[in-house]
Amino acid sequence: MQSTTLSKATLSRLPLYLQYVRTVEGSMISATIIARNLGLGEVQVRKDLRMISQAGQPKVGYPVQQLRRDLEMALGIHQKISAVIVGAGKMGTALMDYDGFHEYGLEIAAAFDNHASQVPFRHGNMSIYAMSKLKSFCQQYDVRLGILTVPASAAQDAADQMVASGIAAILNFAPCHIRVPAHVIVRQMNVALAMAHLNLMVHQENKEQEETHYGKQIV
Amino acid sequence: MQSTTLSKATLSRLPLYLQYVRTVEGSMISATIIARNLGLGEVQVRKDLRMISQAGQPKVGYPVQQLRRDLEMALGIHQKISAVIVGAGKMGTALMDYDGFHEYGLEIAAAFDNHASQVPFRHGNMSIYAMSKLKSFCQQYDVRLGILTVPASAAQDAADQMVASGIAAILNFAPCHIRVPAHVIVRQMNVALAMAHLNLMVHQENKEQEETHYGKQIV
DNA sequence: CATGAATCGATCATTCGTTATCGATAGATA
DNA sequence: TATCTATCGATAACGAATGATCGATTCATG
Repeated sequence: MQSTTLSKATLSRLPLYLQYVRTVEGSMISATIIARNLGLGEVQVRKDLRMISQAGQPKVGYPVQQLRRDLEMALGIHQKISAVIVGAGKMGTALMDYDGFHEYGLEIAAAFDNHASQVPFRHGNMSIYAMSKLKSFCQQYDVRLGILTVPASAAQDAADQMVASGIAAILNFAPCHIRVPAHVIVRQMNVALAMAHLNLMVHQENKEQEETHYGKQIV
Repeated sequence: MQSTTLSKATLSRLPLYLQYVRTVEGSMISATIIARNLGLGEVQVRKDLRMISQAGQPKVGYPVQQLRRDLEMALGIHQKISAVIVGAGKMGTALMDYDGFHEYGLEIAAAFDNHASQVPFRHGNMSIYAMSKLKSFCQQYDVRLGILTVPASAAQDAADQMVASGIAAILNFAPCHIRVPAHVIVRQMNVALAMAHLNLMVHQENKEQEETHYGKQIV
């Protein structure tokens, strides 16, 4: 593992690389090809990859397997990461069945909901507990990550309970701002705003002229 | 509306501002307060807001209502935006019920699925059509935005059909890379990778020392 | 009315990120 | 073997984004 800290920009592109590299057939892959497929500059790709892998070779590129391992190592998904889901409504239960988690080393440890009875209920092979159990659960299993999928009206209250339970980072699907203390990170997953952003970009793209053959990917 | 193009960085923060401003009580709000609540620098906030609003006044700040209108105008959500959902599984149907869309001027025009029968089926007040109807629908109603919520194995095929239907931007929930032509924008919504990213940040944050009182928000 | 505090907005400096260029290397080919 | 090409990696130039500083403005207060 490399010791130099990765830049924020590089860090945000690593998931993109990993997601792409996992689809690559064959044993070798070059930065040129990756760049073309992701709509990035090839120098940038090379620089990013250089930060997390020493496996590049002139003329041949990177061994796919090794690059993939290096990316996973850099992203810290070589070991299981545990997270909880708070809010077992439509979105919450949909995420419980999301097929991407296990591929990326992520394990949803449990779900919590205000309307769960005190007795654990199950969804598939996942337990849904009452919110009152959140703190003891997170502390017992040392869970630091949470996905927030309650309605906007309940978001702040739920977030407060997550913070009190020791959650250090929240993926917020509720379409509203939540206030948290400085040591907690919130990543917004406001689908409506993401769409508004895309809509803007579509309008802006029309004024520009692109030369790459494949489409631009955004993290 | 301002004519100068907004920088990419500014653009990505506007949703955050709007989401926050909508929660503000009272008639005036200052950049200082906004910055503190979003974990950003106050100069940066002032600079961003300056780009989209001329309503700032020394000592008092911005009128909340006006700032909100300006943000909505800049984000282009003062008018209805239409989008389609492709994939009416758990995630797709959960998004149909997402409570954030109407607040942000977004209208889900219809949903499409491979397993829908030829006769339209309804979920709530939304129609679910067969994929074969996608192209004619998008062209008839001039829909340019799509949300992709099919399993990873079906993602590329579905994306191809969306592109062929005239979709210009895709919000991709499938945990995989999809290849699109250069004029199409893809925004990844890989929840697992977002969590991995958060996990990394939590580990990195521990090494730093933060001084702001409220937590850092990520778009 | 004079003073002070809070805020805006502009300029400048600095840091961060991207792009261009070039030499080095490994394989392919004549 | 000599040459050619694709690729890597490093350096340097460029551009974008952030942060610091300062004057200007407005309200509050004595």
